[in-house]
Parts: sequence; structure tokens; C-alpha cells
Amino acid sequence: MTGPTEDHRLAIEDRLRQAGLRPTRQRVGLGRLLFDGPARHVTAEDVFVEAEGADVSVSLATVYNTLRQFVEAGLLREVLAEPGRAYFDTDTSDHHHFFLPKEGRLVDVPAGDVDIAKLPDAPPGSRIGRVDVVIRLEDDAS
Amino acid sequence: MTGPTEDHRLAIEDRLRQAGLRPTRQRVGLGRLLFDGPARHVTAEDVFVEAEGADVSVSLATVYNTLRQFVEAGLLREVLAEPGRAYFDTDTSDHHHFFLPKEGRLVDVPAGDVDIAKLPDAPPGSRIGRVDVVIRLEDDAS
DNA sequence: TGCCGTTTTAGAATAAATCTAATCTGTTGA
DNA sequence: TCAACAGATTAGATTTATTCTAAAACGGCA
Repeated sequence: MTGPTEDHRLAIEDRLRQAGLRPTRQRVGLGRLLFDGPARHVTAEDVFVEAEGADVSVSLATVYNTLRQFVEAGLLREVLAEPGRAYFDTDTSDHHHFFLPKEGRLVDVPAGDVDIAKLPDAPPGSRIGRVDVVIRLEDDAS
Repeated sequence: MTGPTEDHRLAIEDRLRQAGLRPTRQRVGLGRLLFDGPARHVTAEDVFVEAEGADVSVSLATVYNTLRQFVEAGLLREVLAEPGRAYFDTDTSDHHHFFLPKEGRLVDVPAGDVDIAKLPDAPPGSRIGRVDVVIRLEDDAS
């Protein structure tokens, strides 16, 4: 009765609990969608549509709430690349992004491929929370 | 009859013409608001409100159109720091930004204070258009 | 099991930005 | 100089992403 799917569900429940989030049906369902399989970049709308296709019944408001909570808890990373649209990256490790405006799509850039040799000091009373590097691509004119 | 104000207007008209934009009443008016005085970071709403306060009569739609045209022409730079709000930087030279989430405000970081020693190659068929570095600040916990 | 604070929900509300179709204006060239 | 036309501007409606609201449902503990 305890197959791999069930194990996975339990693993996600633990992750949520460790993040201080009660493992509700919806959060576990969205967690399984997001954290299963390879890392990717999704919008809230993507997640909502995907949930409908899976057996995860959840409202759009809850998708937004949950994504924000996951970001807050460090389970997801928000990436700003386009005005008026928020992307969420299921890979929270240190890395950067290409952005392809034509396709509205992000592509990962490994941390090792960008070398930031020098950063300014944070102004007094603050500290650096994160450094976002977005490399905007254009069609090659050559 | 040709005072410094008039000279300045002519300078902006030239800049617009060189950018391939007809120097209309509205574009010149907004250009004067934006390019006069020190560099700063503004939203479309900021510009609209400011125009109302000055002698520049312009609709909100035109503010949006004009800002986009100015970005396209390289007279302004768009900075993405917050989801759902676009900032425009009147300084188009090479530099980066601190972002203060609490205040919703950008602060310039001179190009010399960030050293990007290594960048990845652009994928085939594309080239790097711009590299945006946003340094997100948090309140100091110490 | 019953309770209580948390979570979810549908739908309304908001905010930023874009679209539309009608009017106006700059520029060109006769 | 001015008529004509492409380009620009406009008010207002519309779209899109997201947040809010208040009521119903749920999870976990005693």
C-alpha cells in the first residue's frame, strides 16, 4: 500500500512542514506538480492549467497564494523578465537566466557561466538579499 | 526671443529627430520633463502626474506610447524590479541597480562597482542584447 | 469528536498596460 | 502658402495579471 507515489507525497508533506506550511491537499498537489521532474520556469496560469489536467483541484486564487508562500519559504524563486508577468523557477539554487523576448521564455544559465567578480557594498542598514542577472537575447542580425 | 529654454527645446527636438521620432508637442514636452535635470527612475504614472503639473497636456495612452518609443529609440532604459510595474531610467549609460522592496525604489549602482568577469555565449541564432543586474536589498538583521 | 485558527474558494475588485476608432497635427510638395 | 495624407494623439473601453473579500471547508489538537 506504500508505493513510490505515496513515498513522494510524504516527502513533499515533510518539505512543507519544514517550511512552516501546513500540508493541505492543495499545497501537496501543487508541490507534486512543481517539484516532481526536471526544474522549469512556470507562470501562475501555467500551474493552474496543469493542475486542472492532473487530479489536483485548486482555485486560481490558491495557486497565486501558494506560489507566493513557496517563494517566501524558499521553495521557489521568482524571476522578473517581462513587465506584467511573473515567472517562477523551481530551481532555487544559485544560477542566472537568458530571456528570449520573442518566445517569452527563460533558459537557465549555470552559476559557473557568469562570474561576478565585484559587487558594491549594501547601503547602511541593509544587506544584499539576492543578485538577479537576466541576459536579454535578441535575434542574431549577422 | 531665443532664451535658454528655447535652446533646450530645440536640442530635444533634434534628439527626437535623430531617433526617427517626429518632434510633436507631446513628445517634446515629455522629453523636457524626462531629460532635464538629474537622471531618475520613473513609472508611467509618475510621468503622467508630473505632466499634468507642468504645462504639458498629454493623455495617459500617449505617455505609455511615448515611453515605449523612447525605450525603443535608446533614449530611456526599462528596468524590471517589481512584478506588475515598469520603471524607466533616464540614464541609459552602462550601470546597474539596487532595488529596495520596502520603498519600491531603485538606486543606481555605477558600472564600475559591479564587475562581470565572465558571461556565457548566446545560444546559436541569437546575441546578447543587454545584461540586467538587479541587486535586491533587505533590511539589515544584524 | 468538537473546536478554532488556518486555508480555500468563487467572484468581485484593482492596477497596469494596451487597444480602438475617431480626431488632430506635422510635414511634404505643388 | 496650403492641401493632403501619413503619423500621432485621444478618451474611453478592454485586456491581462493579480489581489481582495467574505463565506465555507478543512486540519490538527485536546
